[in-house]
Amino acid sequence: MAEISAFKAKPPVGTDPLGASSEGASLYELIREDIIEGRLAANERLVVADLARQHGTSTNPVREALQLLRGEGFVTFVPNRGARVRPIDQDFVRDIYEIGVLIEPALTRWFVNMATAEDIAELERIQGLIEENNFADTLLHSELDTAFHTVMYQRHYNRHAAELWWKHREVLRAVSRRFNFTLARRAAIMREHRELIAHVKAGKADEAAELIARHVEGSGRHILEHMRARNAARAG
Amino acid sequence: MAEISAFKAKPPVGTDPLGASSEGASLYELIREDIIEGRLAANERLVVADLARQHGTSTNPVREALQLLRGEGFVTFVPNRGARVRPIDQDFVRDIYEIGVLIEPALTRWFVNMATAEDIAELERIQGLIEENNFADTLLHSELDTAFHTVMYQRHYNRHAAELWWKHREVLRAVSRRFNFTLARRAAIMREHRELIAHVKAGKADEAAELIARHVEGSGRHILEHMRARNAARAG
DNA sequence: CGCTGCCAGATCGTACATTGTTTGTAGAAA
DNA sequence: TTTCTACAAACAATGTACGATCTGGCAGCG
Repeated sequence: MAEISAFKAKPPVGTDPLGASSEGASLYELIREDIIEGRLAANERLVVADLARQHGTSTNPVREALQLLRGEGFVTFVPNRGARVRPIDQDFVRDIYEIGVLIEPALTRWFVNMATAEDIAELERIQGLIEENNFADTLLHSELDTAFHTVMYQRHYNRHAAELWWKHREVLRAVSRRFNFTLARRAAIMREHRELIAHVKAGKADEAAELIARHVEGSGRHILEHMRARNAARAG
Repeated sequence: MAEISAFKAKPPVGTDPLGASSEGASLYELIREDIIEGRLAANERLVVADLARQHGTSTNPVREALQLLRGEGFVTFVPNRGARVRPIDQDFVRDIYEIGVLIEPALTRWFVNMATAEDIAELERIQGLIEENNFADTLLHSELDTAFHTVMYQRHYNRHAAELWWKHREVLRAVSRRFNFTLARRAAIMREHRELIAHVKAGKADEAAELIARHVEGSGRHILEHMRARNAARAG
């Protein structure tokens, strides 16, 4: 298990720590988690004084954290009327997974051409753990799956693209945390991962890129379907 | 000339005004311009007290503006040591134009399938102004060129992608403001714009997308070459 | 020559004043 | 009685001021 905890999802190296304000979990991170995890509802007002009291600080750190989150697109501001949680709705999810479909194939193509034996071994090791877990622990699967893709993207020269991928990934991961994988999706994930490794081994960059495009597309559609189902259930 | 001023480059509709803090030009915008335009050098320290005095406010608004810029990636932070200007170097430019090469074709493909007669007329009108200007006023060309592409992207359903394009565009525009277009590049721009309009008229989405990929690639390379030349001149 | 402690400068956090918005209420008109 | 308006009071965002804490450099000392 100590083995597995090594896969606690973490950003690719070089992605800015962004400089936490003070101690371990910065105010920024706490609020951000609350938004992504859904503990703060969509469009909910973010009252500075309340957040300050809640986190045991004064207002200034909260204000700065909110501005930071605004810059990253997680909250919206209206002058003199404060901040609100940006809704992470179906449109939002569709937007970012579509961008993933465009970007990830390029990252993958580069990886295939640069992959070392160690990289491939690492991919196979993670894939082994994924198959061992076999979706029993969905949270663990999410971490492992993220790790799998991180191996491919973490050394890409385009840090901007890698960061973009990571930010989008975090959102999608949080949204899908509460969903279960359908059987069809489970099968597709396993098949595509194995096929991807084969392509990497064979140095087939174009095939791998094309596969990743389908992989991301499938993942995005899967999440959207779950969101639609949930919303329908709520409305019903 | 009043005609032309209508092309003052502005973001696609729906792109967040982000909520200015108070009056016309917010502190955020001012500092941001200073960074993009190069008036603040790469890696330069951004001392809160200095900026506050400089802009005639107190420190708090400056701190918030800097956090916002941090979120957008224009400044970097180190805890207890303040903010610095993120260098807009060759790597940075390469990163964002490469992302453009991946994203813009998709936006273009959608546009071709959705373009109305008015859209095409607007494209031709702008292209007419571009040819009329014929790079005499490079700043005007930049505005017109941006307007040309904005017509295509402004109504795309993927607001996230459109915003991303716009942010990148602003950076590239600022970087290239001081450069002159080579003759080869001028010819390519004219040719590609005309060809693009033809594709749009003919409804050839794939051809248009492929063309835009080349167009963005060419633009990026052109800017990079200028940056290299400038840096070489400096070093020499 | 290197180490230690002090000091200047800047960041970070707290408290408070100001300004703008929202809400609730009282009164007048329908 | 109901509804619309005017006004006031609560509320919250924005701006100012200041003290606490951290960093880095420099002088003095070993």
